[in-house]
Amino acid sequence: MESIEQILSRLAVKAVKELFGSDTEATGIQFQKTDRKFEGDITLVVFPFVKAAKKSPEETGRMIGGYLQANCPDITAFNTVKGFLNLSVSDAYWVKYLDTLRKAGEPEAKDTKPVVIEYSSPNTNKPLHLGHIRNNLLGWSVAEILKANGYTVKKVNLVNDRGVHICKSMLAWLRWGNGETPESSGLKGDHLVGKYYVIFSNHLKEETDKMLTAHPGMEKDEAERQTPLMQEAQAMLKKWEDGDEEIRTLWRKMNTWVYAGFDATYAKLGVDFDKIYYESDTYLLGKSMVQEGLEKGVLVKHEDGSVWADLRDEGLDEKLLLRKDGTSVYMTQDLGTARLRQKDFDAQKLIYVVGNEQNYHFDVLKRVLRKLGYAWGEKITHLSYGMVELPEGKMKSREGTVVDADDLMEKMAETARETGEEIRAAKGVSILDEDRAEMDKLYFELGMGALKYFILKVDPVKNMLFNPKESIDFNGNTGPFLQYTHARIRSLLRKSGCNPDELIAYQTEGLNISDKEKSLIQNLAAYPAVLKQAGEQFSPALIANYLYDLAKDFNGFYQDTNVLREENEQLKAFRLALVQQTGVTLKKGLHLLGISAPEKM
RNA sequence: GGUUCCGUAGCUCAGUUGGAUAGAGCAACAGCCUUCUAAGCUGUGGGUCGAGCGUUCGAAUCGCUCCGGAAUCACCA
Repeated sequence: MESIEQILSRLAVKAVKELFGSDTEATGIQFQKTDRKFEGDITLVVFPFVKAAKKSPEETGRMIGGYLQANCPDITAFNTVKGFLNLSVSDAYWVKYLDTLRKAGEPEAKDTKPVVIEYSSPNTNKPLHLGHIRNNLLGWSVAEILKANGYTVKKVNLVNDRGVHICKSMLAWLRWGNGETPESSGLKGDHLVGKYYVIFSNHLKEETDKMLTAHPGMEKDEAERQTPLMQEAQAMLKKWEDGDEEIRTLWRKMNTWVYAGFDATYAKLGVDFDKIYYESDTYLLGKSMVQEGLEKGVLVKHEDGSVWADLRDEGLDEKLLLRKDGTSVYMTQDLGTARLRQKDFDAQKLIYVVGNEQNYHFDVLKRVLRKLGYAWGEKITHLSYGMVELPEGKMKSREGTVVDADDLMEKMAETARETGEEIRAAKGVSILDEDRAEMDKLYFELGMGALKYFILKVDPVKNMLFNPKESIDFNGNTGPFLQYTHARIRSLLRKSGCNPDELIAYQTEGLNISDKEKSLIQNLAAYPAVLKQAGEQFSPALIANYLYDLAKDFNGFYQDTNVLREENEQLKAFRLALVQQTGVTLKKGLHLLGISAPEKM
């Protein structure tokens, strides 16, 4: 069934041609949902035709409106305000349209090369924090949105399991750890290793201060580099790269602890991966690429032996690719990983979900790949997102202001429980012992719903603010509001006596429906367009804000319509179908955000 | 200093390829639970869309110039 917009676009082109003798494209006809304040369902903007009509905007609108009404039986009335032609569409159209919406299938799978999306990319020296949460939620959600748009998607993680930062934790553990393990300490593995990273940092600071008092006037960075502790960490990294067995064994042991910790956090967050890359497996490939580049003469070697990409003629600087001691840097590893990934998947697009602090890094990465002659480097898209800030500014591990991912998730579930129990107490509902486990699950899902929605509803490019003291809300424009609306819809369907999962049949003729119902149908119809746009812009925020509008619109409808008590059986069936379709759309959308859609709450 | 991004109500955020009197939530105030879930609904107050200039029938949206904030320009990752 053609949508009313399609029909009217076609007719409007003819109208403009016949009335004013001017040619237009159907795509040039703009429609919008009629503003609540005016009479009508959809609005045609007539300003573009005023010139050709040589009439006032109102008169132009009236003429087009008259033409449309005469030629389209579904237009029952129209009015013009300034250059806006408000059209009323027949009840019959909306009633039928909902029916086609419900029966519409999913977008067809595109038979193309996969889209590879990297997200999370943790370092193995400390546990995940709030910034990682934004990253993980974004990456997972964008992957699901792309899938829903018909793409084949591969989710990958790149673990930064090597580098001087890991050596710092290892060193501190050797020196001050007394053989502590996750089992002996009761700490999650990633937290345990993170603890030693902090211990290292504290000792490093002490030594740096000492160095500075001993050598007044020395640069702080230089002082830090010269501390015995830092020298040792660097030496350890060199040993690691040389394959020293003792170091490698310790490294494997501590990484195993960390992975167990990460897995638990990922499971709680509800994110997963199709493939995990480790930098320890790819940095050598990166080094060999640099070697090739050197042989081809596109990279340069300095006198001290370090290797660089010279990007000065492109308006950038020189970029280090290998240190003078021959060890690799971040960029070197990323070159290798990118190449390996391209080989593994032959992707049509390589998406990297990485914070905007690394915009420059990805700019350089693409340029270096180009320099090295890898055409597929152009497929790389950096999905850059803004920082999560605290009221006092950026999170700083040294100042202990980092919001830990595990702590935050636990706190969310607790707050959900407190809120829920308050509500239940107010309603006088008691919880039976046998419901206890179910309630635990629900409160966890609501806590996560609140957290996920809070983060995903914000446009990814923007920095966002998180205030731990005013913990995330459960009322208003929130995840739990959407979850609540879904639960209420499902409950309503169950109580109506119909199978909530079976398509409710209704007669498509002879029903009178309200403006709220028409508005709701229009909102539901917009879902595919929103989904498409969210896929193009990599923006779960579009889905989130759409769902809120939808749920709010539904609540308005639900509030003043006694669906279950309607006496006209056919009208009741139609309304239930509308309720059902809202529930289906809500659930689909919530899934894209990784938010559960509870049956009851 | 160079480059990139951001600036909308007291606070947190929406605002579609440029369209009507710029919208939500939180916070404040006033109503609505003997009837389908009140984590809800309805209403009130709250705005120089950072500033200015330009393009346009029409600008929060596009362009230019400023102002403010952030990130980055590391032999860290």
